[in-house]
Parts: sequence; C-alpha cells; structure tokens
Amino acid sequence: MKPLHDTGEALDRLLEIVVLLNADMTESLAQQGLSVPRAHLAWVLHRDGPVTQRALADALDVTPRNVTGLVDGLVASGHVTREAHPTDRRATLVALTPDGTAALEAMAEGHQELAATLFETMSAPQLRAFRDGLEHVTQRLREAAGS
Amino acid sequence: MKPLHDTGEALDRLLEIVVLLNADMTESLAQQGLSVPRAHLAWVLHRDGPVTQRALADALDVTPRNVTGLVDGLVASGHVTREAHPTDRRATLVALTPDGTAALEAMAEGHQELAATLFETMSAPQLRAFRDGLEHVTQRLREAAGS
DNA sequence: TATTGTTATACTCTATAACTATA
DNA sequence: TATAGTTATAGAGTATAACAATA
Repeated sequence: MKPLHDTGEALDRLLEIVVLLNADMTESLAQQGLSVPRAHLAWVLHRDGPVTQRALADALDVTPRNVTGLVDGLVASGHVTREAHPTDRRATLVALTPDGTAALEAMAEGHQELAATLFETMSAPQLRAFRDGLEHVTQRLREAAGS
Repeated sequence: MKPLHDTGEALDRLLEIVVLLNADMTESLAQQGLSVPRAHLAWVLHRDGPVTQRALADALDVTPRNVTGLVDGLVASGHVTREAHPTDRRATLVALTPDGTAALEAMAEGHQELAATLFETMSAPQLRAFRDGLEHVTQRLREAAGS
C-alpha cells in the first residue's frame, strides 16, 4: 500500500501537464489560423478524406448545428470547402483545400517536433516505463468513463 | 537514438489522457454545479481565502471583465458572495459560501478518489518511474513555453 | 417517415474599449 | 492620475428546437 500522498502528487503533475499541453497546442494551432475544435475537425478530414457534416458530428461527438458553425469558420479561413454530395442531395461533403492540407501537414510536423522535445532526452528504458505508465492510466480512465 | 515512432506514440497516449481527463473533470464538476473555469476560481478562493476580483483576474490570467462574469455565475449558483472591501470602497471581496466550501471539499475528495483510481494498481517502482517521467515532461514543456 | 443541414435562440467563456466610482 | 469593477460590444464554441429539402 503506497501513501495517498504519492498518488495525489502524480495526479497533480499530470494535471499540470494537461494545462501546459493545452496552452502549447492552442498557441501552435493559432499559427495555422486554427482553433482546437477546428483543428480537430480538420484532422478528421485529413484522416478520413471528404465526409458529410453528419459524419463529422458523429466523429467529433457534437451536434450537427455545431458542425455547421465550425465548417463555416473553416470555409471562411480557406481551410475547407463544401461540395455537393454525388448521390445524396441533402448532404454536403466537406473537403480540405490545399491550404488546409498544408496546415495539417504543418500540424503533423509540429506534433513530431513536440514529441521529440518532450521525450528525446529520456533514456530508452525511462521512455518505456513512462509509456507503460501512460497506458496504465489510459486504461483506468477508460474504465472510469465507461462506468 | 530511439525511433521517432516511440516518442510519437508516447505523445499520442499523453494527448488521449488529456482528452479523457478533461471529460472526467468536466462531468465530475457538473455534479457540483460547476464548470471548469468557475471551479478554478473557486479553488483559488479555497486556497487564498476571500480576495478581490482584481486578484482573481491575476491568479486566473484572465481579464477583469471575465472575472465579473464568472463571479456573477457563482453568485447565482450560490457558491460565492460579493462583500464590501473593508478599506477600499472600489474593490469587492469574493468569498466562498458554506455551499461553495462544501462543493470544494467534494472536489478535493473526488480528486483523491481519482488519484487512487489511476495509480492504486501501479506498483510502487512503476509509480516512481512514471512520476519521474511526468516531471521530465513538465520540465520540457515549461522550457518550450518560456521560449 | 427518417435524415441532412439549416435558421432561430440561448448560454458560457473569452476579449477590448469606454466609463464610473474611488484612491 | 491610477485603479477596481462595471456596461457595451463582439466572437467562438456549445446546446435544443423547429423547419426545409430530400431520401
């Protein structure tokens, strides 16, 4: 049985990382003219290719109305376009523009740089242990969310 | 030199934890009738005792206007009160109500339970290694933020 | 009838700027 | 003159509900 103190301290450190990581991401995305929710949407497009707004609403777990707003913003900033669905005239397909794709690639590069910044100076065994810890925590959080 | 793959995977896991932790906190705070920003403000009051809105704006790193809105909400929900400042008639002191204090104590308890849920099943050495990793990452993030 | 996306409305969090009361 | 907090205004992100067009 480990002291409660130790688990509390670990959680506090983890929460501080949440704050710092959020700030880092927000600032880095701003350089691509993206907010976190818009970047999330764009990232789904990058992963899945052009999809309907309905599919985006499901993927992002937000309402269709919310997707309308996010896509409006991304159209205005030139990151995506709305296109006619080839077979379903109710639906619209949202697709990345070349600028949007470029922003996503810059995001991916920044992601890789951040990973290097955070973990490059860890020894291989330390990184392995840390990654195991992360997996452990993820499991517990998933279980807690399910219940 | 470790493979880039490994650092990228560690970052991805960390980001997933950020998302899960955010969802968990948001839901748990909602049970106390609190949002994340309002809980943050209330937590400062719990730590520092009654303070002016100006001090809250500095502590939360938001504008005074924003504090007005957050305090309005917390007054409406019964978590805090506005009181006259004893010497400076421009200023108002924001203080936790008994209900607010109770909510904060429930928060602290939930925090401790979460820490137990996440780390109780880790071996002591594993927890130590993980905590070292968290500290390492925090350092790197702080340096990145400073630059 | 069911589904897609919109308009209408509203709430929270955030910001800047102008203003009031007080120091 | 400077400071504390407000009103005025704006924009992003979120939600529900009602509705139009289409399946």
